Amino acid sequence: MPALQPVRGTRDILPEDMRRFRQVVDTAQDLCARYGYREMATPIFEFTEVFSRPLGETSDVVSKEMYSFTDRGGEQITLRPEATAAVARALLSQGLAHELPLKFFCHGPMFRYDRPQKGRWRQFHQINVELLGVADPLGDVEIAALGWHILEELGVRARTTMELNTLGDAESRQAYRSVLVDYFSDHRGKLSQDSQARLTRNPLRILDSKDEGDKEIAAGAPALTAHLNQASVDFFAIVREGLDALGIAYTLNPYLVRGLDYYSHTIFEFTTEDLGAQASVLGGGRYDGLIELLGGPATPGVGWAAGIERLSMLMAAPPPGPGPIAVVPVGAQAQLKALSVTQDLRRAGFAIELGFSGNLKKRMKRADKLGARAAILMGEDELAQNAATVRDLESGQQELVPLDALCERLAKFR
RNA sequence: GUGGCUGUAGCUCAGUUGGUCAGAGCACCGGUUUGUGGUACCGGGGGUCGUGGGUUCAAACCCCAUCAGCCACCCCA
Repeated sequence: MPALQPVRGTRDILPEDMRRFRQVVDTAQDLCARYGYREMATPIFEFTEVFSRPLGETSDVVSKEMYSFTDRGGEQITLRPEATAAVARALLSQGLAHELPLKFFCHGPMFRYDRPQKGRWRQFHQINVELLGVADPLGDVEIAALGWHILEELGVRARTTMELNTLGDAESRQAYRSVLVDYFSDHRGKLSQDSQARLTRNPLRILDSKDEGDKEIAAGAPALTAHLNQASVDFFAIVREGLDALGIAYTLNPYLVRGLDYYSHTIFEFTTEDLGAQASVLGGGRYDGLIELLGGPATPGVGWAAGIERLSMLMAAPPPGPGPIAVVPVGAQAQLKALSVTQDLRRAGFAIELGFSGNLKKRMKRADKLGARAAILMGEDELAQNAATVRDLESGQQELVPLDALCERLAKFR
């Protein structure tokens, strides 16, 4: 252990940050429920195959970003770099392929051995939604609408742009891929180093290159739209009609490509300019071939993932909840009584702070720092009358309240 | 994995060409007020100047390495 510091690319989430984090998850969960997406969870590690097969051996994630290790039993294990493949595996493991369609929501940590940067960590957190067993393009529309809705509810939608594209079905994608490889191979010498590597790994990515030279060459590349078969064209038309009908604005980006092999048809990404190089906030699409790649029956699927940290960075912190009520015993004799009063009030639903030590002054300071709205003072005088002094910390007014009337009198501070 | 910038108290930062340079504000703790918080005043604790080497009579300040952060590439959430 080099020092008392978190492992590179990981971080602690302290209560102040956790409020945003919580807000993202709670909002997503609430809206997902409205759309019929039920929460589930998969383990955070799987057999390496679960990811390497569907994502593609040549994908960046599999070839260089996975946290993999051999466990004590000799199994090849990988900390999940994404959720979709794991959810698909769960579908097969649990025999759920007979209960389609299914709608799932899940959230949790993901792991990728990337170089850390603003908005990019080695352990990060995502919310995910998956719609399984629906081949209809209206499924794509619902999935996108859910993402849009969540961003809207979090107050960040206006800071994003929805980019949309289609890769066509497997047949169209294969055809286009070979045309593209032919075209770029003719210009191989003029391509950037990165793009020359992409030529074999993921030629579609060259279209999305930021290199100026690549951009020029890409501009002359054959367009995907010309190589879509009729079924793919029709499919995409319905997706767009659906989005239009819902008033969901998007920008068609023919160069939008996703890094994972399993995508087909609709792909989309909500991007922002406010997170530096990490533009993508929420991204996904259709993955009709994924389940088959894992050895299951041909099963259509659509879904997306969104980065909780990235969303957190874009949104305003939710307002803090109401402060607690502080119980303040005065003198040793009042300790036990204060303890039991505290417990009674907590059982009655109040948020109560009872300090562990300190004199009256220290306890009052502490109560103030915690944002307490009221203090309940209990000393000899109060004990003698079986009562407590309730002080409103905002107005400074206080009054003697019999213990059995405490709950009633505190109602306004709840 | 590649390139660039940065690294001084919990936080935000000062620190002049290497020679009382280890500081400020905020935060924290205590006191003024031994049954009463927020304000004010007074006082206090806390840093082997990221780490390890080197140069020098002398290094927070120069050199090298390493770790970490940031920015970009790459990739994606």
